[in-house]
Amino acid sequence: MAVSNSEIAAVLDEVAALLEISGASFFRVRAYETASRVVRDLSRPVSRMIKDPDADLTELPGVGKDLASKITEIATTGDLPLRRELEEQVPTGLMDVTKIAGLGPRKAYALYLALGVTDLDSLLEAARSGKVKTVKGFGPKTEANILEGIYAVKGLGRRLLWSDAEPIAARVVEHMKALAGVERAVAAGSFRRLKDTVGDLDVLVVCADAEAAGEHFVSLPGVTRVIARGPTRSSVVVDDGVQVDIRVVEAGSWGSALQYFTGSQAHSIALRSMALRKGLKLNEYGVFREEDRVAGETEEDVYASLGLPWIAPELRENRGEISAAFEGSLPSLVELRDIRGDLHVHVETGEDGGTLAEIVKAARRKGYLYIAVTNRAGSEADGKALLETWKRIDRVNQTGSGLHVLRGVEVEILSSGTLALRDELLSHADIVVAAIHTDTRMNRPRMTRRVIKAMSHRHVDVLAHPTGRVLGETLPYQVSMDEVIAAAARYDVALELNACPRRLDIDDLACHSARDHGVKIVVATDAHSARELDYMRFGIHQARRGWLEKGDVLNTMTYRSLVKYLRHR
DNA sequence: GCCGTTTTCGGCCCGACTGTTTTCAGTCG
Repeated sequence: MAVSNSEIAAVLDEVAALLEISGASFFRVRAYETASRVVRDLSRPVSRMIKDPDADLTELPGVGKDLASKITEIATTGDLPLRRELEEQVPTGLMDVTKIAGLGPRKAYALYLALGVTDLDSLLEAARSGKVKTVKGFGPKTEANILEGIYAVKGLGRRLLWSDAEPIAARVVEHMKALAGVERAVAAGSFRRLKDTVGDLDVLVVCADAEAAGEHFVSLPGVTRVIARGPTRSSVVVDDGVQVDIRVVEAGSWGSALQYFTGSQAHSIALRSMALRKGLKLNEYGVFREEDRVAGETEEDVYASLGLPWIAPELRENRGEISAAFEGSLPSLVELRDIRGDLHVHVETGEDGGTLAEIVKAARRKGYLYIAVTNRAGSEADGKALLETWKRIDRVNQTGSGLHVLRGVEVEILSSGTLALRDELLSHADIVVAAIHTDTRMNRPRMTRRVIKAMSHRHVDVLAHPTGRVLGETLPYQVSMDEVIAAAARYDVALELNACPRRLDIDDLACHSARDHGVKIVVATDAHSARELDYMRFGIHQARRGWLEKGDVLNTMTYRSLVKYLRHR
């Protein structure tokens, strides 16, 4: 059986959580967490590495002899004896208990020992009956927080789409800037790193009067609960259940505070370790040699003091960006203005669907050189409508509007991996985008074979939304992206990065891996209306997180180059 | 549990806030 990297990482995470609850050394716990992250971020499957005599797991950062053998065991058997032992000692339901804000592993374990709390339900019972506040180290406030927080965990636990977080962030920033004395205000954290989903919002503010800024912050309209209110740091929950944290600093610490508050945590830890090795100390107030602050006013200063160029927030995940920065090999990331067209657009698809004329007008307004109209074809029966659409496209092109409309199709990949349209028809398309919308619950080997068979078809140019995920709704298909990327390189098929904010499919890691394999990416909106052409910027966010440069993205090409590429591939 | 142009042992990022404490552990980011 082939155990995927994310499955291995999940076992390591569970071991880390159970170890932490049982009181293991913080550093031992962190070793498991680090290993989990390293395995999850790996572009090669561990299950294949362990069969390769040239590959050595101990060469991975944070993986020593012991963890290498444990990872090998998980990759082989799917589980670990240590995890099973811990499961006997520690009720796994306590992992849910630690998700309650303010309840960590130590307190959860204390409640288990004192009251026999094993999960959220038994905790709720204990809190309701007033037993929690009788335990040493607990009081009435903690008990009240548990009663309040437990429903949040049961109902919530979900992350916001980046595109949904954006208006909330804008609201908070605007509110803070309205206060006299606030010099700067910006949303940092995973929002600034442009992650596809955002857990909570972190806002950094420069204000001489920190007290006034904190007071003003908790007066933000829509605040339903104040979690913490300190002189430099406060946290609230706003109407939609989103936690917003604010941190107030002085202007001289802006850069170091912005670095610290942007994260990621793994990136920050790596930077701080690096500082220590150079005899420096990095915290949110600056970079210090002994007592002297040697940097801190700007992020550029902070990185420069460590001998590094500034690193774009999108890259700050400790996935190799620090060594790339050190070597001067950071990617020159693709930008929205590099995009020359959209290669996945639908027209006249029901009541809300945009007309061809509307879409063309909107695309021209964006300054695009081309778009591809790729209406769906799920069976041979759709061939007739497709030909009609193509005829209308021909007429638009004859008007010579300056925008080239490509005659495309989004053709269904049937269960067997064959395409829903016959070759003769496909051969007349300017661009063929293949995708799966039906029979999505296959096992991994079958689904992978199905996709790769479709990619081997000589007319297929692009594989659209390759994993089918819809954030917060639909899990990705069981498909080996590693094999799909290898096939894309072999058959010279581009992979789509679907820019719809609910999809953003493929993800950042797959983008990075595709780039490493020389596979071209198409960033496309899958727009069904003129307005949805604006999704492009979300796709660019993800592309940047995936280290993509302009040259990695197919639709940065001029029209002439694109046509040449499509004809000769 | 990992790791080493000071180290194979003794470190491991660092500070703010809360609640429960009579001086600090636990939690969080």
